[in-house]
Amino acid sequence: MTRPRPDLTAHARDVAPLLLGSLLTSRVGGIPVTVRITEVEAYGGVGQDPGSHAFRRETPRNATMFGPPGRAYVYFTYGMHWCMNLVTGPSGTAGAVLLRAGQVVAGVDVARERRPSARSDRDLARGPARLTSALGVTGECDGLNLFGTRSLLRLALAEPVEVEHIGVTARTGVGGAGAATPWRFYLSGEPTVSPYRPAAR
DNA sequence: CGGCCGATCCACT
DNA sequence: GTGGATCGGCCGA
Repeated sequence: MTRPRPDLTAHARDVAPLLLGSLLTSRVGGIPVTVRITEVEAYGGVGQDPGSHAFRRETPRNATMFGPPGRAYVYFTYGMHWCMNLVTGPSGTAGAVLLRAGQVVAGVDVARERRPSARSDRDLARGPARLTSALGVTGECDGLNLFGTRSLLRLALAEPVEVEHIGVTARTGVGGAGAATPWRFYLSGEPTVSPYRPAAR
């Protein structure tokens, strides 16, 4: 009996926990680097989720969130960092799951070169911008199909994790009304999960 | 480990 | 003009 493939047209909140334990492989730069996803956050659509880039309306930056599910939504923030999401929900609606942290399980040497400031291997992809850095993901990866056989970025879904091993909190750095939704999911006890920071005011 | 702070630039107001 | 879905260095405990 095979595992049912998650319905990527579902709401990001429902897809997000199913991504825990999945394997994301980047061939950017030629040498594959694979990360086992240990922490994610879900973001919703127009008028629904004040914490989401898509809350107000579609714009050039967030346009990928409104496209078909299964693609990468990559955005630039804080003047220097890239962050990567999996787009969810039907085309025309906005939804995405931010990949916040993971464990580098292949290509560790390449990841170390890209992340010279990492004090230990556990820090290589411990944080959303660290994860993209370790994988070599930049804005050029925005819109890539994560389930295409020839894609530079590929996501291989794992067996669903037992619910008792999944931690749930509010989202990191999301305050105001957006803090009401506990849409951060992580693998309990995993050392590669990033430290939780409540929203600043 | 926890707190503070500067970096650096782009999207949106 | 404002403020980020962040990070790393430095400090003190």
